[in-house]
Amino acid sequence: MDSGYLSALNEQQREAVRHGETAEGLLGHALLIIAGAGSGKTNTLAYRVAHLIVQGGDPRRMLLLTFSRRASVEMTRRVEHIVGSTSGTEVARLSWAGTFHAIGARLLREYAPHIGLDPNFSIHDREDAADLMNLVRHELNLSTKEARFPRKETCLSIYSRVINTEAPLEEVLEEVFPWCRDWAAELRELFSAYVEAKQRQAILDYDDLLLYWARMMSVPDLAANVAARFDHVLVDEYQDTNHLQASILVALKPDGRGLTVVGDDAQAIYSFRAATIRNILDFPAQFDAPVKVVTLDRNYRSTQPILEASNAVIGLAKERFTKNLWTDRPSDQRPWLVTVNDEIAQAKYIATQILENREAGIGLRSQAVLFRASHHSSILEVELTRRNIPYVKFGGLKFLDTAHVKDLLSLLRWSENLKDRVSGFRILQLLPGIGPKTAGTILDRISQALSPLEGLSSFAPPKAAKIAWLDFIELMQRLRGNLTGWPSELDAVREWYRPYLEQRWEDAHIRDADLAQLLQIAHGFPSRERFLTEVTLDPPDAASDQSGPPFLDEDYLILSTIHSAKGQEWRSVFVLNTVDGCIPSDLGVGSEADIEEERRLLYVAMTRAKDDLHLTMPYRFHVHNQVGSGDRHVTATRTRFIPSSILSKFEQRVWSEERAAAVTAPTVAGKVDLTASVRQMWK
DNA sequence: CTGGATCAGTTTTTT
DNA sequence: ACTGATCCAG
Repeated sequence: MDSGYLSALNEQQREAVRHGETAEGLLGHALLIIAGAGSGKTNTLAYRVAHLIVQGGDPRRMLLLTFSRRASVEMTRRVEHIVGSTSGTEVARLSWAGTFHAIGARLLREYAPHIGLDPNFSIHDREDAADLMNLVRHELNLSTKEARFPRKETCLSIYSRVINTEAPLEEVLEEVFPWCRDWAAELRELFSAYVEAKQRQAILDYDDLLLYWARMMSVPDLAANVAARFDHVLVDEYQDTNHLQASILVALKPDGRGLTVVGDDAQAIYSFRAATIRNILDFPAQFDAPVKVVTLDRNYRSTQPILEASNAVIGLAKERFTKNLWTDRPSDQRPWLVTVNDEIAQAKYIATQILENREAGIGLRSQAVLFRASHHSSILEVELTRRNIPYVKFGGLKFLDTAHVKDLLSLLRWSENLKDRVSGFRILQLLPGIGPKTAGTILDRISQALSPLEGLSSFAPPKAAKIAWLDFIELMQRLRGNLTGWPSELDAVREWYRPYLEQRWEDAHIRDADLAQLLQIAHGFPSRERFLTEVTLDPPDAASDQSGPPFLDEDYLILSTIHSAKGQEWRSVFVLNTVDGCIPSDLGVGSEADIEEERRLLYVAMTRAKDDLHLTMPYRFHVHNQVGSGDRHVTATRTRFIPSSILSKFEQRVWSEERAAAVTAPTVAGKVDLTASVRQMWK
């Protein structure tokens, strides 16, 4: 057999790729790859999959679980490239690559008839789920208690954590939501009603996609059936999986044969989503047979000084697999640690540096600005706009969370599943003269009617709704009966919605452009159901995903939350607000574990940089929430994750605008915050 | 009952 | 500043 193409890999990578190839049928014992930042993890995993295929494995029988859709697309692309350039022969495609949630949705639709689910179930995103939680809460009269009951998002978070950690409610309350511990009994009642509501309405939320999958795997016949479909199961970003996901894996591969997991405990940053670092730390002890552990510690990404500083930061962590990343990329430039006066100066510093970099031949797309929380970039965004520096922002506010986009999706979803009360509730209340009460009455009729559509269309609307009602019913009949067909029906939907859009918002045309973009994305899917499923499980980032818009061909800077920057790299990286209160976030300093996670977050941010790294620290922060345009400030200090003991790893610098020449800043006594009003121009 | 208006409380990261 | 809850006039 020709394995010459593996010479592109280093020794450890090759060991990981070839693990098990001597065993019969290529199935080795469970494999754990501890892959440090920038150690060629994605490539190694892609090569492993490709190698399995080249050795005769069937790609249709390989399950590749990734953290995001973006990662799965990238992985699939690389595997096909490697296989194509190696074997030359035509090979079947990898058909089971995706996130845990997406794969779960697909399996559940397929097995629905065997497990008591409606195969046409709708999937609720976080916000829809919270809305349903709210409806149920009102029905139980939990909203009118004397003492304040937890808000709907909090209720959902608690519920979600119980599901994903597989821990008892009381324990979750005690450890994560101590201020809600007195509500245990009511919450239990609420969750019970929430589950029943979801089942009546044929709805699954994100957690259900994992929960029902896991439950299915605990029924021997079904488990055997599902497990027999996959020879190999490979999991990326294993440090960010939760307990429920781990139990699905064990059910798929009980003895570990054919199972590969890859991850880096130093980069675990999703514990708020119930991910647990214990999954990766305890993986070797999970199986009777010995688990093969391969460590990739050679970093191909960053220069030596960047790596040294990053190692110093993570070196202060309390617990981790010890590994020392090394590189042979020397440089005499240590990472910059820059003190600036305030956030405005920070924005100016970064914009200036970015333009200088561009002059020096580093394109905008090779540069990124990273931050802890989405809103940290707002002042910078104003400055970038002012200087005509194009950028694309990842993370934070989603396209799908805007009201008009949700309206349209709700309409499509409701026409797909009339039992879905959250969607119906939202749509019905758009009609003039129909408020919560009437909407509720209509939804009740629908759920009791023999034919749901008949129940809807035979309703006698209140006077004020009369004209709008006829149009609406006609549209619903068209959608339900597939009279127009996908995707042409989208035009009818958009036309129907336009008057509501124009009536409700001044900036209707801007929002209409959003809808046009949404519908363009929708056109790419084969059916309404597939579109709704995919868009819920993998929401498009602001304008990033679609290749359509021409401006994406141009050069643009990347702004991203640190979470969304996972797995990526840039030649030049700027990290905003490396001060206590931002990293660590002052909301995330509850427990020692929280602080450790914030430390890893800084580590992840720093290790994204290849050549050039700047950490900026504004000294003063403008205080928001003050009356008028006040001038109150708080002062901030360097993040606790860079104590003086490791300061020598950085190049310190104080930067001020005056030194940045050219600009002659006018001296005015007062101070006004114009950023909000500038932002408002584009809302 | 609806829909506008006023008031109070809250603010990370995401499949 | 933004959302959600509550109040009140038609």
